[in-house]
Amino acid sequence: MPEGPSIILMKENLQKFVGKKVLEVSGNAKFDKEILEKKILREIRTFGKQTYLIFDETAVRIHLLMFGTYSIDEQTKPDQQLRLSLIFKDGGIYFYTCNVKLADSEFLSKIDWEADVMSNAWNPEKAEKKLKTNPGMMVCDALMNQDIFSGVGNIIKNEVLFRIAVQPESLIGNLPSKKLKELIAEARNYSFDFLKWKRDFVLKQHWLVHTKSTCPICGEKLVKKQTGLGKRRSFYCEKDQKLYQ
DNA sequence: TGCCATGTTAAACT
DNA sequence: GAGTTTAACATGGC
Repeated sequence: MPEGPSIILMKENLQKFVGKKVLEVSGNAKFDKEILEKKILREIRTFGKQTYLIFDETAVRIHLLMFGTYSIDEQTKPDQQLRLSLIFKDGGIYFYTCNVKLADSEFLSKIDWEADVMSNAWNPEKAEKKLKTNPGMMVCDALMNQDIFSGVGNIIKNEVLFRIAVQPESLIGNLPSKKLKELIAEARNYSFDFLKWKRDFVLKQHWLVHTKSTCPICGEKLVKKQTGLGKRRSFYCEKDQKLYQ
């Protein structure tokens, strides 16, 4: 579920509750849930993999982490797994196994919305500046860095690096300027392809390297390796993706 | 059955 | 204290 584009889809699905009053709150989330009762859901905002349900004096921050899910109008999992539910007059929202907490307006004001690859506010020049201050960072870590490419996850990382023919362990500082710009452009481009394919339930069939075993260009066996500080799996072709080291 | 994974944070180390 | 590593969370698919 939870890379940036999937969160955009979640926001779309929850949109029908905006402007509606919360009648009932439950779930095992550890905060005072009563304060949400009778409040009107004013807006839903996303930042990368995070979702904010904005109310008048407070906001709820939802992060699905690795396994989080949600359902609309019907509770589809047992109470034990229900982290938070908001019941409205005509239905409700149910979040399961995710991270939920309250966020105040000060917290929201500190978010760098221009770092969100899915946002209209996305600022590629700013991303370039951030990258240039980290020349020793591996490209695989850079793409996964939520302060630079908020919303990018491991799948997007692998597919972007294949598209721009760069080996995941390449160092940011060693990429030619043109490649660095491609990296930034494709992080956003691929995220929107991801969104389109996910919407049509055809995402997986468009994966070129992620979880794959052979290179779609040359047919050689792909390398599967834990890379970078995050030690997340990378799938790449040694022939078709250049290592800038 | 056991392992692993679209993620992040906090604790426990050095 | 800084920097690094490990553990924890928790579920579904293979």
